[in-house]
Amino acid sequence: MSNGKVREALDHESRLQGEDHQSIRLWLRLLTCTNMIEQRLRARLREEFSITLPRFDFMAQLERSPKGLTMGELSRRMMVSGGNVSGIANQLVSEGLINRTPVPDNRRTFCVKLTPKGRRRFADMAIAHEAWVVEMLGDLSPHEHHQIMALLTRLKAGVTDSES
Amino acid sequence: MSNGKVREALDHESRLQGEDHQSIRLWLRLLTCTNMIEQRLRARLREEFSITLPRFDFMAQLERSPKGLTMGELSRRMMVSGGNVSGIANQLVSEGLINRTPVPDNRRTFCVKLTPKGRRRFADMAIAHEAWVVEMLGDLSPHEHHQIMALLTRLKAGVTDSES
DNA sequence: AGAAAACATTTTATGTTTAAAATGTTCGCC
DNA sequence: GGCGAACATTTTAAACATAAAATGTTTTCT
Repeated sequence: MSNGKVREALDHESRLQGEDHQSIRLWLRLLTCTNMIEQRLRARLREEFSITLPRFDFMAQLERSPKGLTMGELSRRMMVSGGNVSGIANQLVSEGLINRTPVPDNRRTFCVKLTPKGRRRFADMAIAHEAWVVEMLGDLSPHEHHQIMALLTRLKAGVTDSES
Repeated sequence: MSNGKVREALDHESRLQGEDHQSIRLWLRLLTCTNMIEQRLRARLREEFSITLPRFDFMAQLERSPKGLTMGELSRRMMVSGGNVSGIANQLVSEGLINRTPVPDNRRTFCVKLTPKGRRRFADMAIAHEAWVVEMLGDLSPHEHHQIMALLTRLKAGVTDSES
């Protein structure tokens, strides 16, 4: 191997450590934080309520929109594929936690809502869920909360813009 | 329903909006940002290199540890289950990108390494991957990068501490 | 009105991920 | 030396996720 080759390798390294590598590091840190929280929430939901995180998220979306949502809207908000929400919805219907009612003036879509039973069930879980999140994130001061939210807003905007 | 009950509900609401709800909002924002980036990377890796994100991550871990890693260590670093790395490893072995060599003094473990072919393949992908991440996160100034890294470090520490 | 495009959802096939059980290995302790 | 706990990995079964095709509905254009 020539010295030229070695030099090239070193330059590559230093460029990485300079500026670009920062982005990778930030991305990996973001991923680690999210995974840590997600896995802990997943485990607790399973232990305490025998429910999976996707099902909980599905119900949470409905709780936030008491008028109901269409399958497509749920797919967009949960950022998963349409086939996926379809399967999760089937399970929640069979458990009696949600219902699908036809929309009068558009027979392509369904309006999905929590049943009273689903609302009660979700209320219990939401309290515990919120406590877990607060426990994990509560170390940060209100100021830090505000700061990181603002930065994540910037980050999100940048990612959205980079869409070709 | 009594007025007491209504008051209770309202107090619950206002408490939520005060302090605790901030944590939920932060968590959801974190999740959204991570999902956006993750899905875009996943799609691009599939389009350009016909590889899945988990397989890429697996190879990235090995690239960073040229001496090789055990399955358990990979599982911990990737924050996925043991059965998962087992399946991914099988696929990468069958493609000739990694190899599993027995460790002389501990027959329970394997030492997993990239093959020369795997190293070459990964090098190509890593360059593109890094460019995509820089493209998505490059909007943030170096100062913002530094700030958000510091805050995520704090956040991560808080999550780790909240472990009972 | 009728054909074609766009839409909303479900179905299908394939692959990923997890938790838990099963298998085989090492270590500590008597 | 041998028994049992702890360990590292693989296997298994169920849930989750995606892309692509299929189904049925609405809109648009002529």
